[in-house]
Amino acid sequence: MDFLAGLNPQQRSAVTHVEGPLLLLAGAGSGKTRVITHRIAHLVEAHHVPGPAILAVTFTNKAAGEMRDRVLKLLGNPEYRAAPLVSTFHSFCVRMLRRDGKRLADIRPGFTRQFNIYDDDDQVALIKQIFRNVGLDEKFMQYRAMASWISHAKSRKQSPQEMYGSSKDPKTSRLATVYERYEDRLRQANALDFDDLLLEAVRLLEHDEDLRRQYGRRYEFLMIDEYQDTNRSQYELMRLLTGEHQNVCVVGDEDQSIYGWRGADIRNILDFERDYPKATVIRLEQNYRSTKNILEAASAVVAHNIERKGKWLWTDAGEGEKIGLYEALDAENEALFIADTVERILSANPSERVAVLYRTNFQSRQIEEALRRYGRNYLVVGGFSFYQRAEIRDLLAYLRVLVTPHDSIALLRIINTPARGIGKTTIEQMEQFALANELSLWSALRRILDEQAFSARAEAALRAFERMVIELTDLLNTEPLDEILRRVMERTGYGRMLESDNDPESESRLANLNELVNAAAEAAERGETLTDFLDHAALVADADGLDERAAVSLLTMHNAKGLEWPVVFMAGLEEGLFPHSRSLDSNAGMEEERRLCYVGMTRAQKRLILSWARYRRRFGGGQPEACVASRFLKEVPRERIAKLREDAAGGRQVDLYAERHEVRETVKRNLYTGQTYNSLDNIAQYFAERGIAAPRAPAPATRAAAPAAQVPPRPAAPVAKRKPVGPGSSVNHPKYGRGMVLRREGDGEEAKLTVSFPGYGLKKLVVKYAGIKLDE
DNA sequence: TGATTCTACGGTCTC
DNA sequence: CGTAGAATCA
Repeated sequence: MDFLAGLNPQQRSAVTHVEGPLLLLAGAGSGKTRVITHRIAHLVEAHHVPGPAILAVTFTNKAAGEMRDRVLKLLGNPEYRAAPLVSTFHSFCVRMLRRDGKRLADIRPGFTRQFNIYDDDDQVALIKQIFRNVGLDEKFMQYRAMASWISHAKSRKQSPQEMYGSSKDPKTSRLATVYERYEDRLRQANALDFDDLLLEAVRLLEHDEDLRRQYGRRYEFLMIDEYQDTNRSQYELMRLLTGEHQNVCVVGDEDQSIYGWRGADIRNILDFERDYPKATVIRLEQNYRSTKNILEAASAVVAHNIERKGKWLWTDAGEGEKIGLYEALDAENEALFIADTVERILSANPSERVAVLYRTNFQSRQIEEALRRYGRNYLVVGGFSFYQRAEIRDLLAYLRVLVTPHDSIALLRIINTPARGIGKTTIEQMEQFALANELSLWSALRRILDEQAFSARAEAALRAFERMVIELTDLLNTEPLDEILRRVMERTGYGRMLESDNDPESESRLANLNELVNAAAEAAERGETLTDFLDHAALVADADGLDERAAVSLLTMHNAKGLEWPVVFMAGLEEGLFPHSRSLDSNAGMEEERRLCYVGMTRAQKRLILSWARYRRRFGGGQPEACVASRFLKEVPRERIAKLREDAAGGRQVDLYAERHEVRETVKRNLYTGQTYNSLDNIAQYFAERGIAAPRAPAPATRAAAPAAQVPPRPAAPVAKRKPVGPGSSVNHPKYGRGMVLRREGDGEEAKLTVSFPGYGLKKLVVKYAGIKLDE
């Protein structure tokens, strides 16, 4: 196969570059994924580099999966053993630490390769606990703020001790105290947080010279995507891996650096040529994605930045439509305008794909409400996802406790869920004891039991708990993954707890857990171990939930990075919202917002519609506040803009109350907040380790109700209305009993339902034949 | 101890 | 408006 066909000269020279450092400055839509994948294929086919000697690193699992698919396809689907490794930084580090991390114990006492991963919810739980212990609360500092403070300290490699040394005020030394305890607790639980995954991988390679050489030889060629968003440890990792050969190709665009707040260091890309003096630099400046109007508008905005290398993308494409601009009366009107326009676009062309982008997640709510008003299904990316749900986290916490009972955060989570008589006082007693004797909660529990220092009632409860954990631990070596989960649900009483109460929500929780069991079974079939499964659950990202087949996707601009749609809306272009108020006082912050704007705009292929609202309320009940149009709007050349009708959506104030009520109710019943579209596929995606080729559905069945050309009249009452059977409905089946509908394909009698029946798992049923009844 | 109600408070982006 | 934690009651 000719991997050079159809490439422009710059792309071609990037693909054919073999040895030595290469910096690829690839503008938005310039075909960089194509270049990376073709370069990998070219190395393998033309230069006979063994596949596994190539390591490509991306930012999200999703991007990695996609790239892997494309590479494998180019290579004619080689065996797994012969395939290049495509991974995220985090997964790569986890893999290294699990396989070859033994010697990290030299420099991190207590470390074993069975470590746990603490995600940010675990971090917050831990910080909360520490605050409690040292008598602080959220008034001192918000938990998340504390977490990011610690993260920054870590990325600067400042130890708590150094913090003490340099602290001048009592606040800083308190921060240092929390930081110190935080680190102690992680070590005690043999846990690593997201920062540690990278930091410890770096430390391991620095410490273990043999391993460093081994890795340097194993991966002869390294590629890094989205290089502008790498942080310090990722940079160091790159240096360590390429110490032997310098065969590194980084691809990035300084104009798309949007993760400064997360520690991304834009200097990594700006200084690449200094770090690798022999670097070849290639610029990809031809855009193949957008119309001229879109490209010029986006370029004009980002040209207002000072901190950039400077480039100007060009395109062969025609002018295309002008950028639409809509000035809404208020946020509800804006949402209605978007929904209305989406409806027009989709009724003209049902196979069109549309994205609505916004700065902050909370903006999605109103847009969801408006879309539902039109019966239009949509996919929300981000927000509250499957693996963040309480029941999922609970069950995963049980598994973590079985792996390491010293994981105190996990233990604390499940010790009294379901309620088993271990109350606040008992737990406090254990915490105090653990603190005083520097023990994990689990060790403390056992010690106190030995010393018979609990009240009789508490003691009985704790003994039963202890026995249960030990019993379940035995399963780890004998049972397959899904069976372990089932047994945990049964033995802990978690399943019974959900079955016995009549809360409609419990039913969907149960369905979620069944789903988790299914995911575990699939993982087991792929030969994954329990740790693999837990790793995966910890490392999935919101963006991984995206499904391109959705007709309408709602997501933040951050999550939209690397993606494209024919039609893109950008909502809420107001000073203080976008650019966000937190970035108004610093130049660097403002430039990052502007880059984000550039990223958002360049997602659009054919049509870009910007909107803002003159009034928006900050809290649900408060008064609407007057807004000023975003400065970014003024930075778009006037002649590229077409103002859209002022009176869209009837120009009248519309009360979305009824819809809002209904959305809330559905959301409560539904499995995945907002994700009314193909939620099942999402879960499969969350847990699929490798990018299995999802079957390409033809036209997405995203329509829930007949399209309305006009704003439909407001429903009289939000309740007591006959709803079509769809996700969230509960149905009755003659054989399987009651079950929850997860997905519907098709309409009426022909509709095919995917239903989760407690005890039977998932069934696909056709309404007409199955004889199921809708449950009220 | 556990379930329920009340109240105060507050909102970037995320591997 | 939604949530977390406090306060209250069974």
